Amino acid sequence: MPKEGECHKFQVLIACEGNIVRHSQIEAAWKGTAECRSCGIRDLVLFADLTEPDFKLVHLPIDELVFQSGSNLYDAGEDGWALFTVRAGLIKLVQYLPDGTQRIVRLLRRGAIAGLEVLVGSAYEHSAVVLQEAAVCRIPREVVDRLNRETPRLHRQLMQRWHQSLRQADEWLTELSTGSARERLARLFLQLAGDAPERPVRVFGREDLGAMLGITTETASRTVAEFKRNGLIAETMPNIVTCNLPALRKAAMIE
Amino acid sequence: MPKEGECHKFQVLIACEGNIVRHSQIEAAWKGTAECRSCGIRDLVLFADLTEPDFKLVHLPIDELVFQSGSNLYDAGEDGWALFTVRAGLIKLVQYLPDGTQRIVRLLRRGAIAGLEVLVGSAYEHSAVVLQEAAVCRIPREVVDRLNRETPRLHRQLMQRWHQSLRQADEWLTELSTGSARERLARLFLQLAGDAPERPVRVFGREDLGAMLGITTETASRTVAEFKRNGLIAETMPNIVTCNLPALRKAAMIE
DNA sequence: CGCACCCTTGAAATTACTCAAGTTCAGTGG
DNA sequence: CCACTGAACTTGAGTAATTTCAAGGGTGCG
Repeated sequence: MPKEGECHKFQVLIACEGNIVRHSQIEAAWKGTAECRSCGIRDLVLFADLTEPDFKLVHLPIDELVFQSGSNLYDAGEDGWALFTVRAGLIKLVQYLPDGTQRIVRLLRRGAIAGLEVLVGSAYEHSAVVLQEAAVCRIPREVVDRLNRETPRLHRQLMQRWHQSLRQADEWLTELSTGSARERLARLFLQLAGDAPERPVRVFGREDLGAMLGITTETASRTVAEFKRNGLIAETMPNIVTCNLPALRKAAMIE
Repeated sequence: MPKEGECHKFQVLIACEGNIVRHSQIEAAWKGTAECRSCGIRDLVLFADLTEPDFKLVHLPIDELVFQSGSNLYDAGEDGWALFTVRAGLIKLVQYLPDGTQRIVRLLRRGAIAGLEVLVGSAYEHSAVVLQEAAVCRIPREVVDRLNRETPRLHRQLMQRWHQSLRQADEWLTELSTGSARERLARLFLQLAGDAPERPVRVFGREDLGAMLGITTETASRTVAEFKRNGLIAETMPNIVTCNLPALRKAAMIE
């Protein structure tokens, strides 16, 4: 039995264009076996609607893990035996083109699920990379399969997760991959700010911005700089900004 | 009881930027009430795994309809009480930005489902427009809900539909919205050609091409013309082409 | 201190967009 | 039968946006 805080280290090789291009050491700290019944964010997660007897069907341990920023939960193509509920932090789902260019197809926050596709196929379809230190629960595929077979109370939640993912995918296509770089970036900030103008927003690395918006790192950098100059965003701390929603809406060509 | 071939006509108003911008007459020909048990493409559709007793739970009629090219199955924002299985033809799912620009987010072919989102929310999230005359089965939401509640044999198929949609969405983001117009168009042709180099491919209208690839009509036109000139595609009949897969792969930056 | 990494900026080259004609073609009506 | 029309497609030329390539900061860390 692993002890609290123990580190699982393993190596990952990412092949690209036939060569090994990255070589990273990944660390996930084990935080214990999750007690889903008493989960602090129970109402947000996949198991929200389960009842006491349903939990008896969970016959494999659900581990709670903490992944540090920069590490991967899994890589595209890897055989998937588990899915992950995000409890805290921020995770990007990355897809690679054969020529090595990468595109970020989704962002996962608290309550979202990474690796849903293992319920249908066997391999992960993206690489899940941690942007901000993330706490996750690792749920073996077998557990979800069994619950799904034996209780109807998981269906609704599962469908909602699929739906949320699909909605975000469509939204990214129409809002973050259409129009000029300026419009796209403005729309991204509006998404990040939500409807709270005061809430500070963390700006991603320029390379990640580019991979989300389908533009180059340089264009991302230039456009962010222009936004600061013209007051569409105000940098309070390094890479922490507050959004000027009306100005951003104008730049996004909304209204 | 409606008669075979009867037309249901109704008007649709699409509001955009506060004004009515389109005004279309939609026609759907009724082809009868579907007999799912003996469906010709049973193995492809949502009900593939249902057993004889399961069908007893279908208490509302499932109508088979034919929509002609250019008509809509439904519009974004409309209240959705049914989803549609595509039996034949081709349908595009379109999403509009507030400024009126449109983006095609998905293509639906035989076996795919339009309007899955009504199982989770109440409104359609896209407009479903027919590109090539389409035969569809209209399944009331209530039927799917009930089957989903009372038999486990629908779950797998439903999950697969969600998964397929999500896969296509991600694929479009990485392949059709990344890189130059030339690369995007080449990748689209490769998708359309599948692995059959000989199969003739119908080229969409230039405006639709633009809306799929996130480029303008003119750029789409120019790039198609260039592909013809340089032999990446060969036009056998108007807007019917055969693909030169190796050349396209080179243009797509694959290999 | 110096290296690594990321971000920024500049200038030239490329790509795509815009605006403005033409073209083709099918459908319509004289 | 043949102009006429509208819609979709094509093409050109100028302009704007983005990429590319290259170099120059800044910061943290060994």
